[in-house]
Amino acid sequence: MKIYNTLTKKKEDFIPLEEGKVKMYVCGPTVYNLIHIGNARPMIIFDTVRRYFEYKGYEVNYVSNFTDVDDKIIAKAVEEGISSEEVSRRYIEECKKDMAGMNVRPATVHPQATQEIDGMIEMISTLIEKGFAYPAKDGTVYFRVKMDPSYGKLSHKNLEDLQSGFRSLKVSGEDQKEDPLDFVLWKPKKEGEPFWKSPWCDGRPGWHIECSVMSKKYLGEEIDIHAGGEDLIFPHHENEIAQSECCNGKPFAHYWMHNAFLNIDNRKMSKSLGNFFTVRDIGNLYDLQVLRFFMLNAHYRSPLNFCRDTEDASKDSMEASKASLTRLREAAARLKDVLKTGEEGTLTLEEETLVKEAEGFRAKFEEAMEDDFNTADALAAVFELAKFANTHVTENSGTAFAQALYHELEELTDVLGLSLDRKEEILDEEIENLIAERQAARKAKDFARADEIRGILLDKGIQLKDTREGVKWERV
RNA sequence: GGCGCAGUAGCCAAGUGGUAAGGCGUGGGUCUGCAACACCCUGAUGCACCGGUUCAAAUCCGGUCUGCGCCUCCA
Repeated sequence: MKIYNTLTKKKEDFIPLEEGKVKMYVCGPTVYNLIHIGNARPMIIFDTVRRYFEYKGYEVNYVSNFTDVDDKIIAKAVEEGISSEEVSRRYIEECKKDMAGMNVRPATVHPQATQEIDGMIEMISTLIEKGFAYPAKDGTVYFRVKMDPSYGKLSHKNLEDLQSGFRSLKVSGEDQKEDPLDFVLWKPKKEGEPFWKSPWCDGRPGWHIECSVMSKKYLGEEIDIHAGGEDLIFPHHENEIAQSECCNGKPFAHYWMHNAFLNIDNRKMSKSLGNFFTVRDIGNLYDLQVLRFFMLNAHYRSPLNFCRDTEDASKDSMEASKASLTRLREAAARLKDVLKTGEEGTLTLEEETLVKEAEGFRAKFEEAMEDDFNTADALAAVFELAKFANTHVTENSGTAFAQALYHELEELTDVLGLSLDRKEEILDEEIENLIAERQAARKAKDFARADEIRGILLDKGIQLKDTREGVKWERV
């Protein structure tokens, strides 16, 4: 299995620290509002990475945090006149709902920064002892960047580049820093803010230290994969490496994975451009599985363009993705129908040959996933399988054949976290009667009445399909 | 200003030296009372533009244009 490693800028073979196990950490959202569809990309991508590892038989310890202490949370709390805790608790709950809708499985552990303050104080103390950090007069603790000779190795920046970058920017009055590159590990409280006691001052942790500490606590000092959005490479992940490696004296994460950004109509998503979508916005209009499909239809390291066009549905990402996902679901539904109605028995000789051929799609799927999780190529293989099933499985097929193909399709889509099942629903008696009445009308060639009934049912959200095997329906 | 990424059909999007996956949409056909589903056929002589290297370039090199990211705790 090959993974593109931001650290080396190369695709590398994945070699786990411990045979058969994967330890991975994914930076989670700051919970000050409903998550937006940009947040959803890493959630879906790395959930899929996890699922593929598990499919390959690995035991995955997947840790993803919620950052629940932050300026934005505090601002939101002030705005609403409630506590920071109430804000973060609310949005963690909402985030979990969105994740469930997108079929993103809960992490093995979802640590929260505010629950891990002791560990942070401990790590900061160690860094001070080792000379990698220093407290300033007001109690702020800074990391001494120049003490870390490998600083910049992830973002591939050298200190001079950073310095010159700073030179053209305002150097805000941070004269208590030894060096402008030094970053905050602990900062003093301001009036009305949540705070914790520490040896340096009453205050709260800097952002970067949280992840170093939570990763260490739940996964150990050395882990396999650390992941997040590409904007986190610098400074967040660079700083995590500095903190963890200087504290622990060993390599932090072996593989660093970063997803590219999601753009909206080729522009970046921002509130000021008016192209900002929360997952909830989308979820109110579509099954969130459709959003998941959309994300997986592109490679995670490529920028992805989300198009919204309410005038022209053919240019709308959600409409296109919905139609695509429906195609896979139709294929699955067709197979399930044969499972119910087909002849039982073993595979015919011809069917055996076809099943062998169908296994080629799984091979193609795996090949794509092995190559740095190319979900777009993997999906192409799934579509080829669906077409294959649509072509070869007929009402005359046996259940063994349908079962074999259904199994293939279900297993591959499950790795991608795409659910093919429609909810089995019981129809009202009234609707059943209408369907029966329409069948009678059709038999009597009273097509006007038949079409009228079809219209009535469609208004109730029931779409009928007359197939060779009888009348089928689905909720639309 | 410094560092980096991207530009492939109407739309989304794989593909990094060997002759352009897949999906949506469009048009035609088969099936069907009609519709829906499905299946078959349909699409870029060309991969932003200009030049170069090579037997061979979407893929490598140089330049131009456009979009995006990082350089101030934003996935």
